[in-house]
Amino acid sequence: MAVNATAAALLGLLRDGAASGYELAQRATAELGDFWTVTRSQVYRELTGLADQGLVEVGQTGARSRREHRLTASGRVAFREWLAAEPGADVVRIPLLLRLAFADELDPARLRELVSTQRAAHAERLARYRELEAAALATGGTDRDLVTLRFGLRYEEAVLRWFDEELGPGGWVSGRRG
Amino acid sequence: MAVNATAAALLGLLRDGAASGYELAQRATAELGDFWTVTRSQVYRELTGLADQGLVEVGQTGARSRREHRLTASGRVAFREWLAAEPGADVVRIPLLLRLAFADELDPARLRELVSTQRAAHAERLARYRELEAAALATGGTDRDLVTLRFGLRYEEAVLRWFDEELGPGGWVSGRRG
DNA sequence: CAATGGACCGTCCATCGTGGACTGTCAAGG
DNA sequence: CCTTGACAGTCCACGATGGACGGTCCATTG
Repeated sequence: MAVNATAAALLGLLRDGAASGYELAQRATAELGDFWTVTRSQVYRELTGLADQGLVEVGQTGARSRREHRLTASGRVAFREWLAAEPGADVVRIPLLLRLAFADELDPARLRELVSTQRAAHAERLARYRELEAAALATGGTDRDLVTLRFGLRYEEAVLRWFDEELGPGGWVSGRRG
Repeated sequence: MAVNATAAALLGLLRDGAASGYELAQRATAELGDFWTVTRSQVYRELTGLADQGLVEVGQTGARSRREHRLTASGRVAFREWLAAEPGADVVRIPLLLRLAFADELDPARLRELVSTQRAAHAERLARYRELEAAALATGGTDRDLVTLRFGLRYEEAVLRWFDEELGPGGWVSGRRG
């Protein structure tokens, strides 16, 4: 019973208790959000497949068409199988870099604008992560709980450093050098 | 004439001269590869759309079914428009983090294995980037040419630091804590 | 009390992205 | 001459994204 990463993630989330598709989409956003996005459409499609394979059990339709999904025994097995499988490669797509690669044809003022907007977005994210880290530490979070968050922290720190070194004052975006 | 990022990238690549779809796919891999992947299927699909909109001109079919694509005047305009538009958000998908988020159900030995394999892959990438940087500097590359490469460098450096701080000896993957 | 806005729940669709299988053509070298 | 491999394009299945849409239930507030 091989499942793809997104389906496996749903199985993983279902360990915390049965849930509707809607609820699973929310859990996914809350718990995986920044390093593994899952859309609502995605959730329902995968859930259908998982049900077909008997990896989740679907309950009766309740109020507001709610259908509760429960992890089955074979679902748990499939989840563990996936967990031990080799993870795929990272996917990183940076629209700003694409523009920078072609920036020779872009008005310098507009370029500076784009850069500063993007930088601000990253700064905001970093601030958010720092708050989350502080909150987690305050409530006794372990390193184990913080690994993924720390990845985000390191990432945003690195990106900001890159902005300042390459695109900041003295960098080619603000003039002077070639 | 609004175009998506991938189509725009093709227009950008076509500034370097007319090309077949095959050739464009190669240019894309060589010049954008690591921060904006474009597959062959993608290239042909987008090229069809661009031709329909008159943004590229398709020449006669030559040897080996080769069809040369040329950037048109309106194609150039569309490219500039896209260039000045607001870039979308970064997409970052890290399969390893997904596993770490669920790692409580994974055999610790297997976990260490996964982590070390992934770390090695990143180390290799970093080494490659460093070589590219040295080569670029040696042949008189400007900061402008290096911006995107430097992004990759900062990224890989940060990721490796993260590996060593969070998952290395003393981190929860190798035992002791958490 | 009524109504109304907002959370909840699911469906559908268009478009984009990825990778592999497949067919065929031409050129170069053994 | 003939085989290998780069060149060139097609097709398909699947995964991912985001928006539009339809409906239901509940709490607040007018």
